[in-house]
Amino acid sequence: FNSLPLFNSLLKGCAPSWVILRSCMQERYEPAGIEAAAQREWDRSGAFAVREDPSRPKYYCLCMFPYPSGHLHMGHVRNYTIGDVLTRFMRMQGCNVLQPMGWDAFGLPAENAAIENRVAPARWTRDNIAHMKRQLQALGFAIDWTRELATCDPDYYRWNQWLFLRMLERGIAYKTTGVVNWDPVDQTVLANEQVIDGRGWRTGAPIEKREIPMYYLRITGYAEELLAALEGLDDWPERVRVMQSNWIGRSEGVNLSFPYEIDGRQGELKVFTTRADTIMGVSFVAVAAEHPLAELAASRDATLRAFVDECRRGSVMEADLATLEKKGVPTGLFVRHPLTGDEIEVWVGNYVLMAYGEGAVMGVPGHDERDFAFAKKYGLPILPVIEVDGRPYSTDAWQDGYADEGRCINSGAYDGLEYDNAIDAIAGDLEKKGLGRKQVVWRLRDWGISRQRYWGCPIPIIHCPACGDVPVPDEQLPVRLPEELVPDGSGNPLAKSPEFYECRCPKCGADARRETDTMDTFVDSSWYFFRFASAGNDHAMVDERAAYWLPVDQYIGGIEHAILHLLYSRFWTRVMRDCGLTTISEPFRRLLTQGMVLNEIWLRKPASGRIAYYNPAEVEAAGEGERRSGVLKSDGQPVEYGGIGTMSKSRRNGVDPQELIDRYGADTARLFTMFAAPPEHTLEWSDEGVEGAFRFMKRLWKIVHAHVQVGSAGEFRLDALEPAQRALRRQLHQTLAKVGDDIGRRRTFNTAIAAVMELLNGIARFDDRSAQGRAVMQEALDLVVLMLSPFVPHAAHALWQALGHSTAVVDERWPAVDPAALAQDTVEIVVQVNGRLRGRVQIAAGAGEAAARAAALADPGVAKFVAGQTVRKFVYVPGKLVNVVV
RNA sequence: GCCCCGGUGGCGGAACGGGUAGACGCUACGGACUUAAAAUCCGUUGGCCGCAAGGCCAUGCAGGUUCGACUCCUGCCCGGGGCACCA
Repeated sequence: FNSLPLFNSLLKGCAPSWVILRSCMQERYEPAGIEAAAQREWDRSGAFAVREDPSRPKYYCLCMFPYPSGHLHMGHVRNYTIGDVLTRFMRMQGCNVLQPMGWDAFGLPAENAAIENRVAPARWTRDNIAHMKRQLQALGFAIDWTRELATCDPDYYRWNQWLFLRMLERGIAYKTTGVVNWDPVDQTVLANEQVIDGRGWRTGAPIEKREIPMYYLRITGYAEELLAALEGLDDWPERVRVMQSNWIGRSEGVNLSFPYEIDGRQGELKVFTTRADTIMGVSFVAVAAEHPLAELAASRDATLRAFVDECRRGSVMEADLATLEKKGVPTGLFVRHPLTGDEIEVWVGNYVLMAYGEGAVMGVPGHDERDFAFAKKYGLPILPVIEVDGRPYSTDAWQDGYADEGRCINSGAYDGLEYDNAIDAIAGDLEKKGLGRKQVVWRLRDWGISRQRYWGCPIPIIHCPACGDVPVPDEQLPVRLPEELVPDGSGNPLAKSPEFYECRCPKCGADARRETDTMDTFVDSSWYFFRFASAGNDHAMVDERAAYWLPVDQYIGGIEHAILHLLYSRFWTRVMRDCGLTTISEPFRRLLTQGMVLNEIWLRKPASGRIAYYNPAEVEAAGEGERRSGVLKSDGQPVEYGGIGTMSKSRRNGVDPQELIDRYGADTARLFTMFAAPPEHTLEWSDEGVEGAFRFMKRLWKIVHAHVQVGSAGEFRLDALEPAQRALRRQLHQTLAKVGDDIGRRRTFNTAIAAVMELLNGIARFDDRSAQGRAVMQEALDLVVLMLSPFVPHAAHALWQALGHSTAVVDERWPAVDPAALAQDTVEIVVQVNGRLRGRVQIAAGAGEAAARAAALADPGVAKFVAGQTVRKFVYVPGKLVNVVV
């Protein structure tokens, strides 16, 4: 060993053994020291701070930024490790890679924490950010922290306000009324999450619906484009495109009117239908409880009044409405069929949505399952008007196929017409009468962004008694959110804070009231990826740096964001485009939707008040499936099993990655997370298996240590390799090709790691101390360290140096596959008889069918099954398999 | 309820364009080393039949297409995500 460090350490009073360990590669794998040293090195060299550089291909790798809940959970670790592996891999491919990080810092949990702990949301949020940032740094992610942002910073949210004002100018933002959940006890608006079984989560009071003024963004104006552009998103998962497409929900149909005369006043009841071909089968129309006709009828009928009021209670959630028992009450009002003039009764139906279409539907019991059930329940006529392939129809019970397209019957002039022709004819006749025409409608609704909450971005509007709603002038932006308020659960603190809402009208100077609603937090997350590329600009929302980095080349985040966040971001980007802020339309070129990390849910439901959740680590559990049960460790009392669900703060079923890092180090945590499942799969958490990843790290360390102990290795001579040496090199380069493909194309990190594990098993068996053998070994270990460096960068950093390299592994290029190493003389092919595996034979690489056939039939295991039978067919898949059909 | 996805050994998963089902890892069991334990190393590990050679069954369930199906088609069951104010 080196005697100088020994001397120095003796001077400082350290034990000599310490010196021996430090003066060469440590024998033991001790991640804590290794990881701290690598991170110090990256910090010192500023390895991950990047600048625009037109000379290199750029690569913008982005993970969905976290909500600063307080602690990292395994979903974060999974998400950011995927991003980091790709960041480091693309860097090794020679790209200029940007991987930024920020905080989705506004939102409800901060207000809940404030209510619980009497601490201001700003303080709580910033403390959480500081803590989570340390946790992220401990995981060694290659993040450019110089671009960090938090959406609660006025420097950020002022641009929400600025663009909102541009949208107002362009008519994209507008004001109208919207329905919210109202807690009558707390006198406050509740989020859907805060409504449990129709009651307020804190008060237990039955929730009412309330209509209040709100600001909306006209996303429907972009519906056509948002739908059409899905076609071009080739590198998005198919399922996400399908979900978005269904969400936007274009349907072509007919808008038609049922004329009426009520109390001597003429009117038209409008409905939309995609099945105008069934119009002769209409036996009732149903309207939503909020529909003007329902209101009119309720004003003179107590039963109806009670029913309409009942419909107006309960939650506003579509899932609740859709699972409701379908109920209806007749209004006693009649409208006229637009073609026949027959009288048709108007019903109020609790299943009709005011927000979709016209808030009214025509009831065709013969060909709509829901209408059928409704007609059966209330004794309304069921008229079959479509015949499919001559199939019989019975009104006794609904049958599959009744809703299929077919040929009109019992439809007068339309009899015999097929679906398309029938609709054309009917729409034509309706148009002649001025009672309808073909129309495209969208399921997509405009985006309501007003929230009656404190911890969000203020909407920059001033309400003046004289001038009305006046936009805050640009030079007065940002409208700053006061940061010291502490909500108490009743109403919005901003609305109780005169310091905030008292102001002067920018137009006339009179006393006025500032808008106290804040924006939906989805606004904040709809454009943050632009801001990372324009960090620090005080004068503009985005600048020319964004033009260099955008669009995001790879976006990674949870599948739970497949619709809302991704759709809002696509919309917002187009608005920015139309305002001249960018030239791109699609913000995310390639999307990876990471599966959720699930864990068990344990809870107690008290007789009243909110449900209490318990972390699985606090529960002693037993049994499987239906019989799963548990008791709380702290009090020994039973807790209810709530099944498997996403790890979430509200359900308290997260796993703390810190424990993992403290015990095994960041590299093991990263390696295990990537190895446990393919990134798109949901992952049911289990502590088992982490140990295996750690074992692999120790094994790798030990093998490199044993190799470098012997001294440096030379170069091998390709033409003088022994068969075992050639075999190892073949496996090495096959693995290299596979790992590059698995990471770069397939994004299957689990199989990449499995391949390296298999290779390391081969390396461990390779016991060759010759100069040639050691040279092959050196190549193998060099490549293994390079291949693993995106996954376990800290250990790779140390091992690369131990293998004798003076460069930092983080600056190395991804190695090239040596084609010479892959060459093979013979290949093994599988022989099937009648599709069943009966043997394997070696044949020359590139052999023809005749040679394969001869070899296959000569195999004794095969011959046994062919003997005495006629070969009817022979299938040959070159290089892979033959199938003898007898 | 509607839209989307998934279901393979005791467990996580592999099989990439229809071509060897179970790679890799975990668990369990057996063995080596040790006074002992831990760690490490070696071996076995889908089910059934068989002394063995080997054979049969098997990818949620029921069918279908094909020389050949985890993979494609039809119907069903179960689990997960989303449903517009959790993020």
